[in-house]
Amino acid sequence: MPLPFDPIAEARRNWEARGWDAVDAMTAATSITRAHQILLKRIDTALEPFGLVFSRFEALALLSFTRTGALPLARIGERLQVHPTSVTNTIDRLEADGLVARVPHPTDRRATLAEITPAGRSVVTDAAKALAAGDYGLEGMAGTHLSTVERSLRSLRSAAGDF
Amino acid sequence: MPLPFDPIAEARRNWEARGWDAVDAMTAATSITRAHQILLKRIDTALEPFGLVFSRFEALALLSFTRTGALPLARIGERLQVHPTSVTNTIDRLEADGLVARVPHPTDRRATLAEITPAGRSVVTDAAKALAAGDYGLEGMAGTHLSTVERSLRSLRSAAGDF
DNA sequence: ACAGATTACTTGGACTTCCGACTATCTGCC
DNA sequence: GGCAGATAGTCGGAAGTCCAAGTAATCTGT
Repeated sequence: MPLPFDPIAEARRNWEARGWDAVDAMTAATSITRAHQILLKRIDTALEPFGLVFSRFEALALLSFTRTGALPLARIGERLQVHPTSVTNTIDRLEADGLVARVPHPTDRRATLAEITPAGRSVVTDAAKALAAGDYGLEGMAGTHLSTVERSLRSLRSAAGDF
Repeated sequence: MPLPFDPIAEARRNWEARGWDAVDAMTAATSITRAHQILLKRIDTALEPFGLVFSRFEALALLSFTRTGALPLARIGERLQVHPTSVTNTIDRLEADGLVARVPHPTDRRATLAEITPAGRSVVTDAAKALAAGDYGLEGMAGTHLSTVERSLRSLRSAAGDF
């Protein structure tokens, strides 16, 4: 099943042989893409017993951290960096499973709050334990590399205007 | 538009305050997820004038590197680490645009080769230049960080059985 | 006070990816 | 030979993400 060589290192050799530019960036971009793919599959597998996927878990965790357990959908989108449509979809699924409830905003009639339910709090706690047990999909990565990756990617996120 | 704080650093604080485990892994996993999202959007934007997305560009580039310009679909899936169904879809689109052609395998009647056309070679060369001009979506990331990220993620890919 | 711009959310459609299932073909072993 | 099991590719379906557009409500400037 595993290849007898690193496909990204092989791609790099081909890129260099062709004289294409930005080889370091290509290699890094491809690595991030593949790492994300590995991560997402592992995380979703770990969350599957809870009927969650990563995006739904993130939303649930975010709500569990708030003082009141509720947040306008737009605020959720900002914090999780996803499109408003995706928030609607995410909350739809969580609501159907009884993990959050839609509540009208007390003062702004345009807005809708998503409020975590007791069942939601219970599930998110258990799911967080399951994820931690598998190191959030990063099993097999040396501990020192974790903070290195985070630090290196922070400049990218900052430059992209995240914060 | 940008948040007044780093949402991932904020998530880390919340995680720690709750006493949840594997905070470093959570932070790294979230960073990789977000970095991938930024990257993919930038790359697809750069490729849009060519009618490509990243997965189709990767397939085209891979074919352009081979001796004969052709490869069985299964081989493409292995190298690009994607599901056979995705390869079918990718090649469908490239074929519809005249950038590759499906050719029967000379000795194995089960297999189909995807062969890059002259138009495909022309497009992939121009597209590679466009991607390089934007550092493959990694503009804004310090140069020294590129190789650091690649190195750190290699252990993850290796442990995941990629090679 | 009120028209125009902005913001919040939802709906419908396009796209990509994966999984399961299916057909066709090849390979290994008795 | 010939049959069991592996391999190659495709199809249908489910899921997720985004964009464009639409409705409703709020904010802003004169």
